[in-house]
Amino acid sequence: MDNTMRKPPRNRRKMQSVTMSDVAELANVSPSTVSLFLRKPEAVSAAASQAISRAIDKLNYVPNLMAGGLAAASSRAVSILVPSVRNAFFAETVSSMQTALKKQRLQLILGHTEYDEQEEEELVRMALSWAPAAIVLTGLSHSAATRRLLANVAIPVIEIWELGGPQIDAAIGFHHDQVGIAAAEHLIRQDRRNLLFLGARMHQDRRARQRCNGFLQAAKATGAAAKVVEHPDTASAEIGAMLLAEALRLHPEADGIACSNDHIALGVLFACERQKIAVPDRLAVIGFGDLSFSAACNPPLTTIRPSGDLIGREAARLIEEHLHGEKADAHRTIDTRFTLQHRRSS
Amino acid sequence: MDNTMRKPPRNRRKMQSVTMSDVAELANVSPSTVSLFLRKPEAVSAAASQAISRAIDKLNYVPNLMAGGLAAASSRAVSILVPSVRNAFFAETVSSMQTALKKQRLQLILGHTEYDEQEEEELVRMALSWAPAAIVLTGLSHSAATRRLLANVAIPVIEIWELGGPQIDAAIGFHHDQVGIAAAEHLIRQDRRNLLFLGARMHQDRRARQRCNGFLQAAKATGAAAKVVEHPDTASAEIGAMLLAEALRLHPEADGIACSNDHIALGVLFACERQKIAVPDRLAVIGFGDLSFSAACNPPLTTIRPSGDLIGREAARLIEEHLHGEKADAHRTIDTRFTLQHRRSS
DNA sequence: CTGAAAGCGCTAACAC
DNA sequence: GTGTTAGCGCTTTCAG
Repeated sequence: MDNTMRKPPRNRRKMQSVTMSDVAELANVSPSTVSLFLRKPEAVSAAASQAISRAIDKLNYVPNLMAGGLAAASSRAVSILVPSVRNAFFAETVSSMQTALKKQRLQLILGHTEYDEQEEEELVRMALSWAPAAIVLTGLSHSAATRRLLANVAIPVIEIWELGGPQIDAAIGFHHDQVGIAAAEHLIRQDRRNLLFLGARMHQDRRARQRCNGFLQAAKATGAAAKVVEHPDTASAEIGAMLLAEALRLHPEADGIACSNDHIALGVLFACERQKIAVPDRLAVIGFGDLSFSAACNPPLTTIRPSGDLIGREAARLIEEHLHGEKADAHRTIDTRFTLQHRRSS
Repeated sequence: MDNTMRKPPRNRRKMQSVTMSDVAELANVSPSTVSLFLRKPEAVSAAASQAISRAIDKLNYVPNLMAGGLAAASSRAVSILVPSVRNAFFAETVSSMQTALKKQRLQLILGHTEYDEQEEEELVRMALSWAPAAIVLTGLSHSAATRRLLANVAIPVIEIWELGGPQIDAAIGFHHDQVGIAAAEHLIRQDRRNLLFLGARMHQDRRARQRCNGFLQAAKATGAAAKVVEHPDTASAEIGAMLLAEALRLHPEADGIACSNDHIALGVLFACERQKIAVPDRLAVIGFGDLSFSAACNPPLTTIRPSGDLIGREAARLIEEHLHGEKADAHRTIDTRFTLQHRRSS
């Protein structure tokens, strides 16, 4: 066989104008030194470091994370799957997590499940194709296939915004039934005995349902009456107002209302104002979320404030620890709790 | 030289349990056929297709996008950089874009600039390391280095939520000064002559400033008086209420108020209610955003509704076209416009 | 329609 | 502290 007769190499389009080798060449070191410098600058001599820095600047080198991730068998990406970032709760978590992860040069890959386990499963599959450094899911409820996909991965799997069920790996959040209990107990402390829970989209939003269940259970425990009125659509002030109208039609004796979140509660306050229903004298109102308007409305809304921000930061911390090799005990659970903001609506 | 004396291969930890070769082996075809099947199923014979499908299912194969991206010189990721996803406007765009991109199996990599060009520059650098299929930025204002980084990339660069300045490549959004003009003209049509603009965070939020400028300019053009009262913090109902109080102290003659967004306007409505200021009789109020509460509050808020959703969908469409090779004319501009929602606050 | 082969740009043993 | 080397898992010519 005649090797000298080999055809010339084929044409491949280049992906990147300037590669690590270019930097190495200009800096007069080997590529692996450049690589080392980029990952552990302190392990490289001052002279080499300087030459490399200069070369990087001069060439405007941007490392290729795909190549790096492929070689290192793990990428600088973290996948986060939430129902929707339109929901202020998850937006807060995503935002705070992002801020915390930036310090570790990790990037967030975002996915929206729309409260659909099938959708989530597909997204988990796509997420895994990125060989992410960690994967973050919302809630504890997933399809069997999702669980199977995640059962044996070597990276942290973090379930957020829900506590109190079997978890895949780590979980960070709080108990939503306790939120409902706290709301009911608060209203009962205000001498309300005819309680109402107004909920939106509870057939899909498991956690809203849990809050509702906790509420009913706590009411029953103290002998107070408690009813539920719900609407299938996404929570909004408009739906809150509609729910109040229907609720008062069905249960005119009600004197204390808890809402599945502050959007609903705001609508309730708007409707009360229009119908001259005195809050809190005639009707005490408590929400969930402590959203941006909740302290400013008329009257200021009593609400339960979750810890969306803290959830994001704790998730980032867990990922950081794992990255630094601290083999955290699996199945860790972090309860970020919630706080009752007592304002004038109750 | 004795090749038989070679050291054994080093130990490398495996990244992935099941690879394309495993699938190929089980399906009795070559890896490249599997690859082809995955990318262009119609180019593979029915028999092979079936065998491959079966093998994929059986092995639970998940393709490695890093390897794919590296080989193909471009990834299935789209970078999107927004000031913050906590802001409902950007959350909407991110969400709608994500939904649209999913059909093309593209994933969103999210970054928060926090209205900081320096931050944005760093994020653009990180974004490029992913060899994304496209990169989406907010606004038309960027650091010189950012422009330089993006000047020669081969992928679509899409600037969203702002029109009316020099753009890097494509731009999708609307003219914010026209929003301000529309607001002023609307108030003037309602016979208001002492106009006020209440703004939050306008030293950072360029687009809010543009709306303000358009407002002032239109007022001046018709001979109406127009003043600005602003607050440095992020918009919220609380700040809206504070701004109203200060505004009426400084300009008690005001009879028409435009707000930099609906959070501010909501706070204005709350404050008016507390102080028994009749809206719209004594004071007409117009906001911007048409947020979830705007149609439900007391009185329902007249506001200008942007097209955050459409922006996301159009961006996705542009990316899709590029992916399918349709060499769209560069420097494309898509005006998604806005609509005035006339309600009872004016 | 299918397969062989040559990398994409980088990391991580390992040797020096 | 630095260089050599052998891939990571996939795509993409190109030949058959």
